Amino acid sequence: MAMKTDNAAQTEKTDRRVGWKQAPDDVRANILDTAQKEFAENGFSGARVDAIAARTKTSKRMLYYYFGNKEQLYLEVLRASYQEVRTAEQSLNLETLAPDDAMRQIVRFTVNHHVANPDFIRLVMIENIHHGRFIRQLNEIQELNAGAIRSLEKIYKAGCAAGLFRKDIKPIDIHWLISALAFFSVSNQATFGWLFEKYLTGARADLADSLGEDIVLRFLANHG
Amino acid sequence: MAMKTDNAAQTEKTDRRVGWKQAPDDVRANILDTAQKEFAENGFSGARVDAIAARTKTSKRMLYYYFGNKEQLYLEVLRASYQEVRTAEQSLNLETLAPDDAMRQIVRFTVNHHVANPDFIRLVMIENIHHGRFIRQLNEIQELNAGAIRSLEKIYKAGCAAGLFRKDIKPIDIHWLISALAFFSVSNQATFGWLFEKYLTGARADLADSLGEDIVLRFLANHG
Amino acid sequence: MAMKTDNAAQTEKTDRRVGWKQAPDDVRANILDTAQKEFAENGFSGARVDAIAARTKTSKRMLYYYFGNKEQLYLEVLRASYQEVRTAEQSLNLETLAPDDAMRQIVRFTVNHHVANPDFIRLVMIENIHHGRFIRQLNEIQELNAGAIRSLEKIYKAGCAAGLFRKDIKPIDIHWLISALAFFSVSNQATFGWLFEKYLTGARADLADSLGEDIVLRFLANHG
Amino acid sequence: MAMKTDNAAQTEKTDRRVGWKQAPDDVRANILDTAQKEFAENGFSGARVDAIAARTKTSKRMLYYYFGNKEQLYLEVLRASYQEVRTAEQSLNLETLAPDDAMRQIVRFTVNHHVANPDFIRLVMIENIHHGRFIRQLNEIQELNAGAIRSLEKIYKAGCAAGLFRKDIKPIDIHWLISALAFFSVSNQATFGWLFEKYLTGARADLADSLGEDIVLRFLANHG
DNA sequence: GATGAATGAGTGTTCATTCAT
DNA sequence: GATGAATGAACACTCATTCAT
Repeated sequence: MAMKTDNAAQTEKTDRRVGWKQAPDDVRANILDTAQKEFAENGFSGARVDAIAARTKTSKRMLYYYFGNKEQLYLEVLRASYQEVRTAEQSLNLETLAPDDAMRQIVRFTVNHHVANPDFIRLVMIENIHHGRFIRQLNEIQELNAGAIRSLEKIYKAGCAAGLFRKDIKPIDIHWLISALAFFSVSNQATFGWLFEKYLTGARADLADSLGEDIVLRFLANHG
Repeated sequence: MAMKTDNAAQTEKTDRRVGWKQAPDDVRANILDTAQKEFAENGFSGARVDAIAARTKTSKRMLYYYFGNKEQLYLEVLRASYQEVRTAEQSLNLETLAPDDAMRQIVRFTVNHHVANPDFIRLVMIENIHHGRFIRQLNEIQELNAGAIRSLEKIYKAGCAAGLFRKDIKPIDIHWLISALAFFSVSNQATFGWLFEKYLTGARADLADSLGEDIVLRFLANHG
Repeated sequence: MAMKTDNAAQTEKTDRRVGWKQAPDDVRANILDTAQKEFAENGFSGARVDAIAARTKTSKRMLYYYFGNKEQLYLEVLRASYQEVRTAEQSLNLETLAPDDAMRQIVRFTVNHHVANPDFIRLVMIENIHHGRFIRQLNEIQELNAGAIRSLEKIYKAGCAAGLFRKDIKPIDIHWLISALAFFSVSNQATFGWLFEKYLTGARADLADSLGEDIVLRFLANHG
Repeated sequence: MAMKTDNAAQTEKTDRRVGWKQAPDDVRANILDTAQKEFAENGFSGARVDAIAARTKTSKRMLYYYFGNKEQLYLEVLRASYQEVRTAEQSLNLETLAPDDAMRQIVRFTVNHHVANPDFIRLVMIENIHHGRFIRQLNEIQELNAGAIRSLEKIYKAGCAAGLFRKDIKPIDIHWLISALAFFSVSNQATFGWLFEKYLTGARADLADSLGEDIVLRFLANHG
């Protein structure tokens, strides 16, 4: 709890954007929340500033007062969305688990998280459609993600030491695989689900869940 | 093979738009080509009809004459893009290969194709952002994709019979995995590449290439 | 029959417009018929040349070939519509009737005709909205209508001579009254019918029918 | 009377557009006024939003800001036009007059009003060309018009009681007759005036004025 | 801080008309 | 005579953004 408060305080500090007024927390959170939905649903160009303002507790004028313009608002939404994922990731307590169980746990968490946060997935898709033009302006995000790799590396090395995992893999590739599986299961649900609906039973995500663990563990397994 | 070629040719002829004037082949192809770039680059709402028209041999007016409106044009672009992938896929001659080599070949082809056709990947992302609202209007695409599954199933069964593959897997899941890996390596290159640039050497896609084969084969492998 | 043929032949002769090709009778009639519906339904600016052409047996090009442009086509439609009314009017054989019966007959005919030809009424409304700008170009229409007044005058004078009608009325005013009643009952049906629907039983036109005769005869009646 | 004034005032306040921003009174009146002219002159499809905006104190953008779209603007014009007529009608003080004089007064007022407000007549014609599609959306107009009938009925009954009027007439028919005469004299002036110009002396409306009273009174007269 | 009013540059779409064959 | 293809000028409508108060 104390830690959480600290994080929040820290966030608040680093969060002050240059040139624009800092909104009171609740107003700001309300705007960001509404904007996230609009941007995630319609993309950057498809999103309407009016639509965001209309669903907000405050007025359109305030939106500009606090965030400057549409692009800055989008940037803040993106930043907040990434921060939320990594923060959640860090709350996982994997250190007491066996390496293979820890790995399974990470896969399960990632899939579950993505499934539970389709708006985040959509924002990442949107970013990629924009060639990452916006995310490149958010330096702290890079550092944030480095933590995920370090954490994974620790588990991987423990698994290698225990003879559970093969030794020729780079941690980034494990992360890449987990990301691909978890991401794709949400990002492409609409097209994949429809194109192959007669082959699919139940929601695609559920399937990908256990499937994902299986795929990752077999990829890592050391067949001495 | 001869039959397949015939089918393809026939499809090309009968597959034309209903309700709108038939454009001469070169004008039509020119418009579709230009439109694909614009839609892939900017999404449906971000794409500008004016921009498409400007880069075309004909005028904006003609664009409406042949395609009716922005949405119909987008639909044709989507249809053509999907058709191109599956048509290319069918040109693979896998029947003379050993099941595991055939499988590797499919992975390699899929990754290469996606890497070579980022606009297609972008269009699929865009479709997913629109919850597949447009693709649902293209029924023939569904059937087109069923062929990919049947082809994969044949190889998988041969691999099982040869004792190479484990027997508890559904062909759709193999397809799902290959799609996820190939797709993600292109779709998320901008964000993943930037977030983890210090961990990555060379283009992400190259890595994913051999990595993809490895992941798929280990997933399928039968460890007696 | 012979007379009708004669009329048709005459029509054909006077009908040749300046500067534009004469269409074969059936094609011309087909175009005019279709155009009348479109113009009557949508007005001059609301009518679509494409819509007319689409519902015609021939193509849009032919429409321009025969009629020159939208305005000329409208003019021909207007001319044909007026001609049809007056032609029908002339087929009435009133000379054997008593003056008051003849007058009733005229009212009845006019109302019935207008009710049966709402498209004509609509075209006249449209003309009035255009301040009669088009009809002013059709000189022969003026002469056509003079006949109606002369015919009415004959009956009126006979009625006066017979002591049935008061003597201080101008024939044009009788014509005006009959026109007003018959016209209004059709032209304003939509608004009047809706504004006073709870006061009206049955179709307005039926009511106006007998009502019309009553109004006109009382207006003319000579109360010794 | 006091109550009526109150109602009118209240109506004015509560009668405003739903769903669209409330325009300051002068801007709103200015737009409606300009729009009325354009719509009356050119019909719904013929009217140009640009033309309206150009003649307004504000911009085209504001027109959309306040009225939403062309159709809504047209509806407001229609509503305002009808309201104006009936409001004027209610200002007539007929209760002190003899029934036949009151009736003459109504005819005279109606004709004069229509002659003085040709734009209103044109809007009603336009409505009828549209089959009353727009007016059907203005429910309060129906109630507004019921008042006219009730007022007429009172006078008619008084006339019957006084032995001046015949007793077999429905008030709606009197209203219909007056409307037909007054309306037609304005609505069809262009066509009627031109077709019969050599029979007409002076403006048609002047003629119809006294003529109208004569027609109505003779229709009502009780020839004991 | 907060609100309604205002704006210019665009955005998809349509229309009557004409041209090449 | 007849057809499909082509066109430019409009047309209704929208959007992110700013101003006056």
